[in-house]
Amino acid sequence: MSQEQEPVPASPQPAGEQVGLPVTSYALLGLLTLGDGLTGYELKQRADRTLRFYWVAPAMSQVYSELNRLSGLGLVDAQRAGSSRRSTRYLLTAAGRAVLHEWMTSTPVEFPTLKHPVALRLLMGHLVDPETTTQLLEDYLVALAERRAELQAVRDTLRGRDAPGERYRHPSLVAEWGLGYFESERAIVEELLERLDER
Amino acid sequence: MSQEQEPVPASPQPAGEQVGLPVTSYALLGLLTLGDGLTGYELKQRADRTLRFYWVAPAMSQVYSELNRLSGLGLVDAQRAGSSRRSTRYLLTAAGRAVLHEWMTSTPVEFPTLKHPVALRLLMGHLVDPETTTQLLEDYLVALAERRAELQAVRDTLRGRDAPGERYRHPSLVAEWGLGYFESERAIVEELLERLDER
DNA sequence: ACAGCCATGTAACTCGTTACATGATTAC
DNA sequence: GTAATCATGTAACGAGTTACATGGCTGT
Repeated sequence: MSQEQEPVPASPQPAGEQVGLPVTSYALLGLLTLGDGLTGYELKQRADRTLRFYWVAPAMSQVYSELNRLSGLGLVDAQRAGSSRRSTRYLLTAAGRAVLHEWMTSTPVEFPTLKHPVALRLLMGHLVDPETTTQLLEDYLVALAERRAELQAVRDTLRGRDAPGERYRHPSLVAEWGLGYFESERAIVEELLERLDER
Repeated sequence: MSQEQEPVPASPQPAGEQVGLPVTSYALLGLLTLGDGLTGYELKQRADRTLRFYWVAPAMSQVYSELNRLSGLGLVDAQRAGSSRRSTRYLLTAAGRAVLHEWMTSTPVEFPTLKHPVALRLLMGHLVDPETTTQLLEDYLVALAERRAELQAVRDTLRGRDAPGERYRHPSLVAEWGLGYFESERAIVEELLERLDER
């Protein structure tokens, strides 16, 4: 694997800074700081459990190609166990830690991006009958409750390890942020349903 | 322009249904139902004003290529004014309206996707000092207030044309959804800031 | 022995972006 | 006349997806 045939337009990466990775790369590096020595497969599972609620759930194939890139840049260390191809564990290197810290402290933060198909369809509510729109929002409430339960389960597994200073403090705060968001969506949609009724 | 060299793997599009366009195409079609006969340029402006808050702000080049595709599919009609290349106005065709209606009523709705760089960074709060995290959230509050003001301005221009049954009823409801979302974010982040303080 | 999960990857493709190029019209 | 805005596109690329291929390990 790892065909390093990339042209590499210049810059022999003097100190491993100022690269400008896609944010998902930093997200994976971040997951490694919370549980180092994971396989690509495990990393994907963690991403599915937590990252997906406020970032993305990358495809397996993307996790692996991302890890290859990070490994090529020396930001993670691929520990290949045994002789066969089986089970590669990835460890954050000092350089990886430095790049992540640099990113956290010195790069501007983007504003969140929302892709909200439900809101998009509500926008075009004039094209369909009121029942369709009502159904749309009610279905959304159901999906919302499901997601909320999933996130609540994640949050619950963090209990006891989320006091200030403990390992899962921040993940726990983020999970609560997510729960607050779901709750807010529920409230807003219910109010919208009421307002669509009064006519 | 319009090099129709696409292989078209089969299916001579018997009745113009079951195509499966990217959602952004439907979003543009939807904008055309709210203001027909717009140019690509104007469409982009409308998208920047409204769509960006809960979907995307497509690049100009994407608007044009999307319009070319829709035009090729017969879903919009390109009315080229004058002789020169100047000013092409796009009108929704009956087929376009049908496809949009079909999409609204018969395709499953995706769950919203959030890309939240602020939450992502908070997740890794253990890597930086508390002041950095606090600053992160305070900067976010500022950005949030700006966006909120922008959306409020949009919502205000809809006043008087947003009663039940009127043209901008649904856009107005969506704008209020967005305002509610911003308000919820503000409240959650302020609470997070308090909790980060108590230590 | 077989199913199901663990584990890793390649190939092809699509959406969407940035950078670039061009020119017409309007306002000062 | 010249700057800003209106208007339309092309080219190159990058992130991320789906489909596909492969094989080892574990439990029954």
